[in-house]
Amino acid sequence: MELDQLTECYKAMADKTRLNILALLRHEELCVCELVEILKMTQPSISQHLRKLKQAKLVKERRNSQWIFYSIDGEIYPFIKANLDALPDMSEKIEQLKQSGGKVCC
Amino acid sequence: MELDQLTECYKAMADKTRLNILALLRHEELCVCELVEILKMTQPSISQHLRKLKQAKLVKERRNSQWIFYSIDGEIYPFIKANLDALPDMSEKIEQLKQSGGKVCC
DNA sequence: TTAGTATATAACCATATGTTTATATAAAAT
DNA sequence: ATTTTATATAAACATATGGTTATATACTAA
Repeated sequence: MELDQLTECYKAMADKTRLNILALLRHEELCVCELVEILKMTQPSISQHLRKLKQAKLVKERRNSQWIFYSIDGEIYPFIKANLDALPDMSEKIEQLKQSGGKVCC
Repeated sequence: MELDQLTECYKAMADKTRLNILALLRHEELCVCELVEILKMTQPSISQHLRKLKQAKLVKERRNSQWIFYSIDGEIYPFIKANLDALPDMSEKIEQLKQSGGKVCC
């Protein structure tokens, strides 16, 4: 692949918050406010991280009325599956979100 | 894997020069002065990039008298092979180095 | 020991990055 | 239409990063 594209990919992954987001989206698509709640970060901060991931084509978005749901993309990277598989399991966080009533939606 | 370890890995890969170094080392181990010549960058700059790669355990070093040869490591990362395979082929650069008489060594 | 070569480290500086606060946009509900 | 909710963008600031120049270290050769 092109080095520039690869650099953009790894830059997008070179941040703990963004790896957390990818790890969460591996389980299921989530909207911004859900990520805000799980990660305990401000909404603008999460939005900017999502923008970077989207620009690197690691996630894609889908609008559903007020909400924008983000999900894993990365199909342009032949290695993406191997990298996602190395991310820690976040099912507990997703569980907590559902139990705290927050799921679908905010 | 641990998110902190993964973050360090992707930070180390999030730079075009360092991806170039990895792409070159995929072909064969190289010493600092060879990388300097191929990449047309200053020696301190290359050394600092190598340090980052080494700290992330993506490369290892082997001393041979005055020279320190760097080579690919990355064995702690289950996805490393897939990622290295996506790097562009650099055999032409290696060829040029050998023809310019520079190989083994400096 | 001294001089030379290969590499590492430190100090400095310019640019990039991530966070926060404030504001804008877009859709929904009233 | 106006208000509310969800998300995006902008401005400002502190910290991180990468490059350069200068210097230190490690090994070799004489």
